[in-house]
Amino acid sequence: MTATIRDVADRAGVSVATASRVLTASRKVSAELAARVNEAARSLGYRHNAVARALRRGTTNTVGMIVPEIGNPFFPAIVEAVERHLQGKGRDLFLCDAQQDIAIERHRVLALLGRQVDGLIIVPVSATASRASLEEAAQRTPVVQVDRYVEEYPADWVGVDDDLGIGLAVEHVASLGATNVVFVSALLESSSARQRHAGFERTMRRLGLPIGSQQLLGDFRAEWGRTAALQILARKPLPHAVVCGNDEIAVGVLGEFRRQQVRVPEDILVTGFDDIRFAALADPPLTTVRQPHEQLAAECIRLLDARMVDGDTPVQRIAIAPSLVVRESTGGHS
Amino acid sequence: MTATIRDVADRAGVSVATASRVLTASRKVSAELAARVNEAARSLGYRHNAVARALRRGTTNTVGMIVPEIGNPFFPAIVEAVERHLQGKGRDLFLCDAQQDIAIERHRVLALLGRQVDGLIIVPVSATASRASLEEAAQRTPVVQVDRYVEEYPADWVGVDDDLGIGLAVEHVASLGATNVVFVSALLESSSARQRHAGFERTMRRLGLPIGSQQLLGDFRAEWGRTAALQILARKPLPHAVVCGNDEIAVGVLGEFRRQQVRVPEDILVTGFDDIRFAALADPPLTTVRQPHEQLAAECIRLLDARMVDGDTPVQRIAIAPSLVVRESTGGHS
DNA sequence: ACACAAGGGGTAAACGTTTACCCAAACAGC
DNA sequence: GCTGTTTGGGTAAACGTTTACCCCTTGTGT
Repeated sequence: MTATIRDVADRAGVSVATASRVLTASRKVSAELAARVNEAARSLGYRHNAVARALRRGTTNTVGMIVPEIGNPFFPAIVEAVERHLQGKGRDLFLCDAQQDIAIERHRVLALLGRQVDGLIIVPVSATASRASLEEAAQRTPVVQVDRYVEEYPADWVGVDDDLGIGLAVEHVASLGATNVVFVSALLESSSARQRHAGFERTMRRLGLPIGSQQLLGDFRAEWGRTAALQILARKPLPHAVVCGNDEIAVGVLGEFRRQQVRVPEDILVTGFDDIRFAALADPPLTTVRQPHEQLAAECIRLLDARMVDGDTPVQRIAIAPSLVVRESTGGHS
Repeated sequence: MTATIRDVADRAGVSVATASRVLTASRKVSAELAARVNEAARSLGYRHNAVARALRRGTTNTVGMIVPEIGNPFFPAIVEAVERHLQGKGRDLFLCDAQQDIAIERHRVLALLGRQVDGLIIVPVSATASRASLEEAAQRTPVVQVDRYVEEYPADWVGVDDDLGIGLAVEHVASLGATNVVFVSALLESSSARQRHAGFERTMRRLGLPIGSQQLLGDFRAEWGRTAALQILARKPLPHAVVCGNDEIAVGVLGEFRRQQVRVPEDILVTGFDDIRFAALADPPLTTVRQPHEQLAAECIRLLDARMVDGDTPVQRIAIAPSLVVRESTGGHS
């Protein structure tokens, strides 16, 4: 089929060693031979076989990344930032989607590991059930977790301080006079869900606000936001504010409120989390907690590089403080 | 580091051939030996090296996919559908982002080809400039294009009939009385942009409507929608309708109109294209042209499989007719 | 003239699998 | 008891690279 290095060597009338040396510039070769080899390679349309190279070298100049669900717009944003940071070093990124399923996640981990990626960036599906996959990955290649992490297993992580972030949102609505606040988020499966939930309770308690049965937990999707909004409307009185676990949920909540003629922010305040591209374009524009993609990606690559250089470097968990972006959904002006 | 099949064979006291046969179930092996081998593999934590296997077998059970920009929510939706359709056959999908850059796209193509993917699904960045990459890919592995295609190069494609789709949108607003219609879309780089643009002009002409300088072309992002909206407002009179090249643009247009106190649909009609998740949640909910993800993905995999079975099967271009989803941005009720 | 280093070429072994080929034993049919 | 087939094992070659090692030539300093 496609030409091998042996074909190139034959046509150039040199040994495969020389051909290889020319093509990878791994050693000095006389100008004349180099020209012959390059010409041969060009005329044959030679492309090196990365598989063979990987087998021999044991390294691939590729990093793998696994996200829980590519359809959640927060993840593509992170992926783009990571890509940009990988760009400089000429490394490739192979991305996989775990479809929110730990069995698929495991499959993807094994697929990437088997393909000898030089490192793995993972946003684990579950704070507990993803442990086996993570553990296996970590003992075979450098791994760093982003955004979400696996509990009780020491592996590098970089993310935003979810607890603090939700705190900012709660404090914000409280400062606007809200005392009856409901929290709409996802079931406590992922670390993000857990941390944000914990942050909500802690802050409410700190501010002396009642918690009661004010928590609706489903998943991180807009559809759940709609459902939750209906549940909120079903039981009177209307709370003062809805703090959402992420922007998708918040957008769903806003959509349903609009449909039900509930005015935001006049009748009720709404906040999100992540600051996805769409948050600023929602109606009303969404007050949210911004995740600094670029910084996250930068730290992530830094950690990965550090661990690639020295696998025994101490485990780090880097929590970056997020910031609140006030928009009209809590009365801010845009 | 990690155990090889030789380690397993040694520990089980068999030859590597037998070990391989047990582990891949490629030939009958006595129950007793099989048990010994499996136990050895288990206790050593053996994982087959996919790189070595790929080199030997020349096949990887993996398909690669390249999208122009993972941040555009239409692509993740397609990716998810493709994943679902790949699921059954246990094949892995490695996804790459071309960052709207044909140089990066080329790099990704080569990376995937070099890794011996069994097939490639690509949404080419450019209708013309992606040709070299596509051509190279096509002569090395089965390739199918989705959504966008490269012009003047025969390769399988499956997508929606963009031309027809825009026609539906234009006819719809025309049926509501619009005669002054402006088209906001992307520069004519990708086939989608070209087809949709052509569809707009053709339909306008067919309906006897004036085209004039009613076309604003930028890129497929919301930010451009905002800018375009401002340009539209700058020159009076306000047109009757804005037909957008995709939903992201439309959402940007809606956002800016809202900010500028222009009422949709009362003052002006707006339509999008794609029916991304967010379209139904925009304010007002967006009338748009729906792309049938599942069908696209199903056809895509079907084409890929066909070509994997027989590389000489005739090239097919499958255009699926999209449908119009009427929502409030053109006065529909939700 | 001689020792010695440097430059530039080739040979062949590795990387970890899978599999074509070979062979011994067991077994069936007569 | 003999032949032919099936079953289940091993040996070693391949997949396409890279690179350790070796060797010959040439240049250089004395």
